[in-house]
Amino acid sequence: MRQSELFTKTRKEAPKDEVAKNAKLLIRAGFVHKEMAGVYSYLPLGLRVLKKINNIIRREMDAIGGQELFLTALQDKSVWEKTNRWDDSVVDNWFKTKLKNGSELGLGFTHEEPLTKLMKEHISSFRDLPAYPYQIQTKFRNEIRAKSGIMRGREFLMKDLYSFSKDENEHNSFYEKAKGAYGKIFASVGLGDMTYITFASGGSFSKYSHEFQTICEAGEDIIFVSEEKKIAVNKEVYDDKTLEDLGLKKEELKEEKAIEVGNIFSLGTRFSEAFNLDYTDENGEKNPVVMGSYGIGPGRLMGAIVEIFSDEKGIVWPESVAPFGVHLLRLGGDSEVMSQADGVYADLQNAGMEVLYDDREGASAGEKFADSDLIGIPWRVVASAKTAAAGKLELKNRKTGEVKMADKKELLEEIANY
RNA sequence: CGGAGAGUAGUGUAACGGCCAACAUUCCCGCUUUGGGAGCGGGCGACUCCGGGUUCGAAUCCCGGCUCUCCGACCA
Repeated sequence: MRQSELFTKTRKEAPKDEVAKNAKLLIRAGFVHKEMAGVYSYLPLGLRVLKKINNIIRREMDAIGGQELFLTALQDKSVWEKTNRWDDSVVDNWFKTKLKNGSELGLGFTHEEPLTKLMKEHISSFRDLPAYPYQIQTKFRNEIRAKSGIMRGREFLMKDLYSFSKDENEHNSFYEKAKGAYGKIFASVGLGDMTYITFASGGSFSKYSHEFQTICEAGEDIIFVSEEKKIAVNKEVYDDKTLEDLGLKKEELKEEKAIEVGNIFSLGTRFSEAFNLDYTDENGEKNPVVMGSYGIGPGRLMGAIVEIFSDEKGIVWPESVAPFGVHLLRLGGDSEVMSQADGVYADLQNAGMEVLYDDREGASAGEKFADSDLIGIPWRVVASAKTAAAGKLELKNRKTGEVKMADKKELLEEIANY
């Protein structure tokens, strides 16, 4: 895409009411717009990143049998009354509204209830199980205090998968698969090295749930990490008994701040029993379906990536989620430079690469460099009088800072082989 | 929900209770310029968050509201 046609602009300064690094950089670079506290819109560059993250998540969910659907945000009060989760004294972060006729509605903060009810229409025999529906959808939570930029909103995107299994065994085996899939997702977006499976409180149906915690100073959680065993314990369950359960010793654990980028829960039969979601087994006996839920916040993940992969000049996107693969900068408008730049733009695109082409007439060289660093595309290619005369182009890696001159062929190889 | 702070052009800042609310940047026009946010000239843009009050006079002081941020509690 030609940058002269991109409607968003970069800014030198972030709004003063933003403190979180992720929001400052994403706003300055034109990825997001803050509508109000805890409510952010995604602009074209931001949406490109979000879509890449979502697609990585989809790939891994589909790989373990997930089937994508899309549930409603508007929620029927009566469904939530079945599990006693409608009342504000039980769930205090509901957004509620009313129909014209006065009926109360809620804006979904999660989807166990409506989905369990929906699945009653599709599950009646052991032959119908297991089932793994998931969605990537907006959730609404009336948080008392929004903070941490896009990492903690009142309206945010969430991938939520729910597992419906015949029994504990089947559930546990899927639960382990989901754990593996989550590991792949976080590795794919570049956070593998600093993300730990973390034991956290399990609610009423299992001793522990598992969170995926990414170590980061901007995190809101405190975890105790065993680097050797690649696991961690959330502070909320950190006590002698837990350590004994997990076979961990205090000495091997290190306290860290972390961002919860995902979590997986065993739900047991709490929801299936509330909705009478059961199936008939091979012997003609009825059994309640065993459930689990598995969440990831793509927006929060994007925020975490920015928190971790950035420097004083801007964002440094991992290639897998970068809005574009290559940022092509044209310095000056001589006909030689113009034809060199236009030529590489076409070549890169023909090679299947996503290219942001800074063809802006008015912007100075310095401005283009500064914008390029801020936006953080992994590869920067410069076409200028210098490169046109040399018959080569300059290639720079945003992460390593490494610069080299290369002709078109070498350029394509270098980028493809990285 | 407890505590603290802040609201002035799109953005970042300034202005003793007293001249036309200033500066930078963004934006527009012209010229010049193209390897690290370039230069010169001209121009647009603010009922100083809202509502009251004190005062000869309020961006400035007082009261109420709204919004934002930070710390804490809570949470994907």
